[in-house]
Parts: sequence; C-alpha cells; structure tokens
Amino acid sequence: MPELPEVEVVRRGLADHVLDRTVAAVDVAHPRAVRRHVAGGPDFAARLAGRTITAARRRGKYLWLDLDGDEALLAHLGMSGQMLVADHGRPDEKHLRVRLRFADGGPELRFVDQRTFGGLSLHPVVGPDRLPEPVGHIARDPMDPAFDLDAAVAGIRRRRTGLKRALLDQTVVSGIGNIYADEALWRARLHGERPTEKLTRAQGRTVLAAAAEVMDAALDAGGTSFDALYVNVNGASGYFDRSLDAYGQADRPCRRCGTPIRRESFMNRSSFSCPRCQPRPRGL
DNA sequence: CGAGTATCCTGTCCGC
DNA sequence: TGCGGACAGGATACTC
Repeated sequence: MPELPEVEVVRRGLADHVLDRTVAAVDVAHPRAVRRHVAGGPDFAARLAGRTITAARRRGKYLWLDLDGDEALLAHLGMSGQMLVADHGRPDEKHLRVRLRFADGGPELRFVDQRTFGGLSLHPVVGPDRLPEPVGHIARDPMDPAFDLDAAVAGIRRRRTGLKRALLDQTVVSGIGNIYADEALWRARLHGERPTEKLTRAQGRTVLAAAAEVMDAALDAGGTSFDALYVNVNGASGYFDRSLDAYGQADRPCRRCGTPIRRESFMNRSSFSCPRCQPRPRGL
C-alpha cells in the first residue's frame, strides 16, 4: 500500500527513466484506470501521444509528469498501483492497465494495478505552483521544503474531530495514510480519538514531526531497494516488516513498555495503539 | 458547510 | 477441497 515514501521512490524512478522522452503510443487496457480522465480512454491516449515529459513531480500521494504545453499526466497509485519501466517483449503483467510506448524505442512505461483504486488522467496545470487541477485542494506534505508546520498544526486544531481523522485529511496535511498515522500517534504517545480542539500546539507539533520522521526512515529504506530498471512501489516492504511499532502489531508487546498493542475498529478499518503509552482520552 | 460514512475493487486468509 | 465472509484501505460521492 503505497504511502508518501513509496510514491517518492516511484517519482525518483520516473525522473531517472522517462524524463525528456516523447510518448509515441498509448494503450489503455482497462477503462477504469483512466476513469478520472472525463473525456475517456481514447481521448486520453490521443492527447498523450506526441507529448514530451519535462518533469516528475509529487504532492502527498499524488504523482504527475509535466508535459510540454501546460498539461500534466496525473497518477494516483491507490492501494496497489505500480509504475514499471519494462523492456519490449517482456510479458504483460496480469493487471497491466495502461502502457506508454516512447518515440525513442527505449523501454516502455507500464501502469499495473491489481485493485484499480489508482488511475491516470490528463489535466491542465494551474496556479502559481503549476498543480494539476485535482491536486489543487491537497495540502503540502511534511517532506515539502515549503511545508509550514505551525500552519498545519493550526489546521488540525481548527477541525472538530478526532486527531487521527485530522491526520488522514489530505486537505490539512497530505501524505499520511493509515499506517503512518498509527506510527506517528505511537511515537507522540497520543490516542487517535483525542479531540483536536483539546490538542495543544506542542502535541500537534510532536505528532507531525513524528510523521515526518517515520516517512524519512521509510524513504531511506525504500529508496535504496529498487532495481534501476524496475520502478517498484513495493520497494519499502522490508521497512514495514522490520520497523513498525504500532500498525499491524496487535497483541505484540509495545517496544517502549511491553504492554500488548491493541487493535480497534476505526472508519471500517483498523487502528493500532499502545493502551498504556496512548491512553484513551477521558470519556471516550 | 463541516463531519462522518458508504463505496469502489480483488486477492488473501481463515473457519467450517 | 471448496466456499463464504472478513479484511485490506485512499479518495470521493453522498447524507445529515
């Protein structure tokens, strides 16, 4: 499940392999993969052909390739999306959704996505930051050089909800998914259902700094593990196996205090936390 | 309008 | 062995 560090690994791989290359032809193998391109698959393929890729950019979990002209090829990997740089003739992956061939005859770019939560689309880039339109409402992520920590803390405290919900809201801070939210809360020793209006500024700064630390660590681990010719979003899985303190650790002892980690139901999914280090707020 | 929830999808795992 | 159900979860359309 790609979160920000995995998406950044993919962005770097794309920067290495598709920059300054011109798209020759596009195959859309599954229409759902381009459902966010409202004009449809044939329009997507026709408009992408002949375009040259000028940059590989990212905000939060959104990834896009700037094209010549003021447009971008936007990608979201969803739950299971992968960008693969593949030599011709290599057998198609079972869940190949979109293929880009290039005019230089070099390796092609494949979008592979088992569960089709992800997708590709073309959009104008707008505003001073030259963002694709669907990214306009996404907040800066903690790895963005222009990320404003105090503004993000203020954004969280302005919400009237639980802390974990606020962390997952991509319009407040982007790039934090279920795994990193649980890890950040564990590091900050805060329960996810703590009301945001009772969160102190110091607690807010602590939990966001923790999120940034977890992301940095995952990027260090994932950024070195992918093959130069195979841009693989699963590159960071080794990090998850070894380094998670809370997420997925139900009944295993907390690394700080030894208390078994608890699993709770949250928004039709799961939250993991230490009952002792992260006590439930009173009354909840 | 803000908060919370239902929904999309498919592969894996578990119990019977 | 095979089947049914739970589970994984980002983003958004939807309701209240």
